[in-house]
Amino acid sequence: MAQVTKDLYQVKEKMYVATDCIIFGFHEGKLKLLVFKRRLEPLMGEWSLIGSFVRLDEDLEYAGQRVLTETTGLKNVFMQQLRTYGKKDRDPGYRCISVAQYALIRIDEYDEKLVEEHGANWFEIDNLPLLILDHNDMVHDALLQLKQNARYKPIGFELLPEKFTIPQLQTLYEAIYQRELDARNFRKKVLSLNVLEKLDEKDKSTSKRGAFLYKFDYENYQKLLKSGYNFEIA
Amino acid sequence: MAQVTKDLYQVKEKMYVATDCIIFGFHEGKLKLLVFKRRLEPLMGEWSLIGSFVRLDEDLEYAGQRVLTETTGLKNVFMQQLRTYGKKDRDPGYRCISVAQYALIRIDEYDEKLVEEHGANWFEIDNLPLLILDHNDMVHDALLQLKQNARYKPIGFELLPEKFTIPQLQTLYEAIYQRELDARNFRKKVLSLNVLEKLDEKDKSTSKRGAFLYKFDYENYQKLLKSGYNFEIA
DNA sequence: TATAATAAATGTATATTTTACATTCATTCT
DNA sequence: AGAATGAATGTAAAATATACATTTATTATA
Repeated sequence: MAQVTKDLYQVKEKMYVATDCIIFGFHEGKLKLLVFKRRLEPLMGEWSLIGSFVRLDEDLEYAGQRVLTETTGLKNVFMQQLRTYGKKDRDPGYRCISVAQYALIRIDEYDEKLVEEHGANWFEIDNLPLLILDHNDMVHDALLQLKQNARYKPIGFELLPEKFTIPQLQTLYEAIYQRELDARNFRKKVLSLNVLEKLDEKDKSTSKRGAFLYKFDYENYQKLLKSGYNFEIA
Repeated sequence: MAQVTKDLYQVKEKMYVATDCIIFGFHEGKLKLLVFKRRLEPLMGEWSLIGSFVRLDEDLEYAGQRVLTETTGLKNVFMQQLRTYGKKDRDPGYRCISVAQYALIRIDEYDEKLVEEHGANWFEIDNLPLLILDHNDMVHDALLQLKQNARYKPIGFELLPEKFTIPQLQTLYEAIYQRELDARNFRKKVLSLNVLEKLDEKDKSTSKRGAFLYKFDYENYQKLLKSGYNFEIA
């Protein structure tokens, strides 16, 4: 007991800085989150976001990318800072603030073995387990921000394979907004932005007729932005 | 020289956590920023945002409020986290991350003497001096976020006195968006939201006829949110 | 080889929202 | 009494968003 008190006293002498990653993926029409089973004490065995202390010799952003590469094998992943969580009692042992960053990954590209080794699991976004500390808050806030950002920035495409069909894109937006969209209006809108390049290929995995594949046209998107026009989907 | 090297080495052993405040005000039709002349080495005499290290025994949010109270005398100020700046070289002496928070204050309410004592000055937002470190970036990012947030949340009112006229509100939005708005359309839109309470008083400081004063109706705003309707100005 | 089955692709009319724009009003000052 | 000033107001046109049903390309199977 005296030991514990002393330890607590010691750690609260110092401010720790961590980063936690909210990793979103999209699979089979569902928005999913990559969650990890903790391998360390304290709270070993509990579900948690993946994170790390920020090292003295790395940028904050880099710390997020490092964590992501270590756990999924992916590099240069789309990642954006959410916000910093700094309640003084958010972590019972340490005085630790955490900079939450959310990542969007193409679920077909990650290294499955590596992820498995880290004791990770994909959960559907509306069926998450209880996570440690304030991690459920982080996910909640990240989802809110994803909804807001997806509307005005083409970040949805980060969750799809490079080539995708319009029905796929629609399903993704339906998953993000959590409401149904009209297929005709959606197609009209998204094509009117002129940022999709139609390919000469079809994806026949979901219908006999097959659906044309498209890819996102970054150049046209830049032009769109420069022209002052605003990107807005659904 | 050896001394300096040793000091640097020492400080880079440790991660510091600071918070910096981007303090906006609105006066005479202009959006302004409160900027401070640094009283401490290093960089003494340079213009800077006001900030502080985050203490071990205070919430991050509290640190921002504390800084604000210390420098302006204001309590319970509207304040919102912007983001955390964490490049490893952002501060040449320390390894220090800074959580930027922006504040909106009613420029008629702050404690002028206290502000003066702190060597502070109001600058027009499009005529800022060079600030230390990455503080100009912070201001730039804060302004962008203010623009975005003002559109969908009634935060503009935090910059006005409790009672204000519609032309005043319009001028504020024009300052934030940095473009002119049509008086008739603006009035129509803002009144249609049903979140302004018209008072039986006029402000005659800017015209012979006088303009009716209004105040923001938080209750109706809450109702508006609950009804799923979305607040959007201009 | 004709037919059934399936999801993809498409157009139009209506409602809603946004925009552009000019005059009258209430009050004060001379 | 009249001039001056910013506040207050309405309407028509344009642009955007919404609601909604049929045809098409292809595969599987009868």
